Amino acid sequence: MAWQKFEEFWKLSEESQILRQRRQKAEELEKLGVDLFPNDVKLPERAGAIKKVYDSYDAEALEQVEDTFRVAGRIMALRRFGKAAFFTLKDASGLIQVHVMRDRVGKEAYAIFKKFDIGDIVEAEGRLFRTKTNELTIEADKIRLVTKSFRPLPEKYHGIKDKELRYRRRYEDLIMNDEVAETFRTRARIIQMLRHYFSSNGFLEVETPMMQSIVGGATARPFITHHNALGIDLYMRIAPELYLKRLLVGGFERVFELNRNFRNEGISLQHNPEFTMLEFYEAYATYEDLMLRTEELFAQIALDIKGDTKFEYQGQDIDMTPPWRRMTLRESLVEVGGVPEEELDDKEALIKRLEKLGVEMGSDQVLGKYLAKLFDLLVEPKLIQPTFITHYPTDISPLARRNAEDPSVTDRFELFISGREIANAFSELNDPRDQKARFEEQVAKRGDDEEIPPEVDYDYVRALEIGMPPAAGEGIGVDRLVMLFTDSPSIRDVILFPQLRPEGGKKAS
RNA sequence: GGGCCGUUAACUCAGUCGGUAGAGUAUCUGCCUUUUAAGCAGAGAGUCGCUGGUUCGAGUCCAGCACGGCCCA
Repeated sequence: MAWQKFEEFWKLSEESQILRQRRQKAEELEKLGVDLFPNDVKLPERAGAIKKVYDSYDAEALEQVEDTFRVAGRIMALRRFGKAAFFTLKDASGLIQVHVMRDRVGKEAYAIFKKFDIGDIVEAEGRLFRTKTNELTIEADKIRLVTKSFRPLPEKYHGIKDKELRYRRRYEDLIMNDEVAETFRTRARIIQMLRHYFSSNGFLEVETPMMQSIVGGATARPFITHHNALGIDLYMRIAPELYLKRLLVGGFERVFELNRNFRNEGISLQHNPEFTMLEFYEAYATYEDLMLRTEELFAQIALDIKGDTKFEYQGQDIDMTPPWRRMTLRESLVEVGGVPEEELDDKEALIKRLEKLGVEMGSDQVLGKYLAKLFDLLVEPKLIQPTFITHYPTDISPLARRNAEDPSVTDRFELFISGREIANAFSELNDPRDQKARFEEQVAKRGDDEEIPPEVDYDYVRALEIGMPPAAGEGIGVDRLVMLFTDSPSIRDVILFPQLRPEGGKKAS
């Protein structure tokens, strides 16, 4: 007896009451002969399209419209009276209200409708009318279930707010928060524009390996994976650069790739382990040509998305009207960072300055590393308006062409907006002798720095020996670009499924 | 890696001095044929993130851990 009671209790507490009730309702509907997941739904009208046409019709004008409209979508809100009900239906185009009356749809259909829940996907068909409060509404002649929902939606007024839940259950976030769906539509538009810009300017879109046996093209720790049949470890690419330049050797003079890179580093407001990068390479162009291209491209996107080259990002006014400010790395350190010019070649002084800022880097790094670190700390956060920083030291730019007048720096720029690096570009090094020497020196000095490739890519050197035309190339961080144009504070807001720790604790080691 | 904050019903959140858990939404029952955060009356719903400790007694205090957020490096 007591045992039976216990078992009953246990069964009941297996899942929450609310889920049990939904399942029971679904079973009741099935007993009434209702298909919970029919597959014969013809393409419906879109709520937005209906509204677009009939929003301007008043009640009398609508009475003259004899057409019926069939819509399908999710019930977002439901207001029942005894023998009638209003519900708000949501499809990909927007919302439309539906009125269901027992006397119109029939007793049987209404009894079934009474078991529908918020969250169910339904199909309704009928004429249009305006309610007392003047809302355009479908008076349903027919109503049926399209997909039964077994779980309640989040609260209708506050929605889903908890950021963790929103990232983990993006599907609910997209249903409940329209501005999230809008952000990802904008993202798609930006990506489309990037494709269109490069394709229509004679760039060939290509796909190069994401799994590489030799890692290269950037300074970053890679992810390692394993190929069973070949019995070898492979790296997830940190950049497509070396493959794209092989294609320049191959005779494609303009190429681009828009796809994912993977970097095994920390997660922050600006970093996700996998992120989208656009890289393009252009023969017979220099990094200066790319500055013009970048200005043109970004201004076009701004005009399309924002309607203006001036707009606000997180409360800051951003002005993308070309031309943008340009300064060399050294100039920026002096003028923006406040570093005395005579210190710039004095390693000891730079180390001391960094120590004062709380950064210990040791004394065995190349000079450029200290300059770059100081730049990160003192200059980068202050570059709010679009700014090209040029002439990066050669010792931290292993793939870039040396400047003709000063071989200690390269023909390179990075673009900063709102205190963040958005793009990195340079005239490409195509002298195989210099490239080979720089690779070998890098590997020799690597030590246990996992951000430096452990192996020289001699096949890339070989390609340069065949001959790569003079060219310039650029990488644009697409996620950060989307953040700017969607006013998103975090990279997680522009990546549909950002990386999070697995729920319920991390697995192994 | 460090600091601070958070984790309570499906969702949004309260919870006082340590005394066995609360609201709104959602759900269920009843009434209701123009509502739109519908309304009225009633009901059910919880491993208070996890583990341990202190205590007669812990959502509350302490420690550790997990996950997340923000800031810093």
